[in-house]
Amino acid sequence: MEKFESLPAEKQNAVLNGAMACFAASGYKKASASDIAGAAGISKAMVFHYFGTKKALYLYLLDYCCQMMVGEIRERLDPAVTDFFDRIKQATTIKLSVLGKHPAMLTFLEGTYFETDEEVRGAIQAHYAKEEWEQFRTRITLENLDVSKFKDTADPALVLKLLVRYAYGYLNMTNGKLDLELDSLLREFDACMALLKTHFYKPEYL
Amino acid sequence: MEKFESLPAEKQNAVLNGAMACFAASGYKKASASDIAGAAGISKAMVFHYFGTKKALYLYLLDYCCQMMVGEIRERLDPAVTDFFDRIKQATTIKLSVLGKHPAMLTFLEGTYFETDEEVRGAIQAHYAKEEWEQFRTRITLENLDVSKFKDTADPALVLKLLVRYAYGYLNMTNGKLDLELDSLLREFDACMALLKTHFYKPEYL
DNA sequence: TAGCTCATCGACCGATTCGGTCTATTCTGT
DNA sequence: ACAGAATAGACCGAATCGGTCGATGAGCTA
Repeated sequence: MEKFESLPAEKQNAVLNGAMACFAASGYKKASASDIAGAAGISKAMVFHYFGTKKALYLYLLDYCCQMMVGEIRERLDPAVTDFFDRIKQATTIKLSVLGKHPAMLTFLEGTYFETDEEVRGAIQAHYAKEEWEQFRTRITLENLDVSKFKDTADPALVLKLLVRYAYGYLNMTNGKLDLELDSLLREFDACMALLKTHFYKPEYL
Repeated sequence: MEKFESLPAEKQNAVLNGAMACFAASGYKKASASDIAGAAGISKAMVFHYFGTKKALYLYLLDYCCQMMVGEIRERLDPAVTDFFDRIKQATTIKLSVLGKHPAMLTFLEGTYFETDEEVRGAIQAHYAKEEWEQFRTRITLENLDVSKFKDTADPALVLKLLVRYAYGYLNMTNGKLDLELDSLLREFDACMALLKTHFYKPEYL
């Protein structure tokens, strides 16, 4: 892999993004080396020159994405924040900024969870078994949130469902066109959180 | 196609759903006849016995899905309903009930919009060019909604974005596991709409 | 300039899978 | 018992698969 990692960063990014997009769209087996090469803007031979095998590329991607996600969350998600909306906003901001550099990363990672091809399934499971991921999960988990600020008429559990699904739709509906609208998207999200806070929190907490 | 349509309804459904799932997951080119046969629980030869070619199957599916969606919307969506939440609720209820019979239909239809394979792209575009779809679009369009009931602090345009994205997440997060939870899902949606109405509408409209 | 290294790509390899066919067998109605 | 349809598995040539290799050429050292 040293071959690949000594490439200019820009080219590395193109390869990573192309490969992620292909694997995300088609899964491990159906994403062919030619597809990936085409999407990455290089020749098929280079794919194997850099990574040796398709499996090695896939697992390299998996590791890269996990490291990036864990790193971002570790340094940017503050577990001291117990406010409902601020927590969701933090998590979503992180994801969105990651998507800025790697538009297909979340889709790719989601795909690894459900990948069934036996050539990589074992390695994927082994990868996710690391204890690192336990920390990750508990960090981003939406438990122990401060629920006392809600009006009596607003069931926090229901609001949580609403928020989680809004965030999902927010991230996935815009997956293709987030190139330059990233700022306006973030502003929309902020406005939405503010709107909900205003109407769901007791007046004394505003 | 008479061969296929004279099958018992249950078997027809299995074939339709298997094929939709494959095309939705992999796109036209990468969804192979063997995949489809496997997902549908029949042999590959039967796929061609029923439909002749893969292209014919794809276009048959497209037509089937469009007809079903248009039919459902025509008979169940009431354009006289101008209330914001009721309108979204109607549209989502329809989609959800369709997903009950054909879990992959929405994903498949979404895929047809973005299909690029030249073997089917032309026929897809021709299909969507029918004027029928103009009616469809205007029916489900979220214009001319009654916006006067909102509190001054709740921007209807923003609430609309929130709702559309919640609905998207709601439909897509649950795509896999809607077998038996359909009722509880619908109840969650109702509760969510009620929650938003309660807090966003002026008191005199509750 | 000569010579060396190595990134890069188009052509190529055997193996697999493709869309689609054909044949042999089982079912069904009579 | 028999005709005709339903069905599956073997099969077809062609395409594509993951992966390799040889030729090319750009960049370096001397």
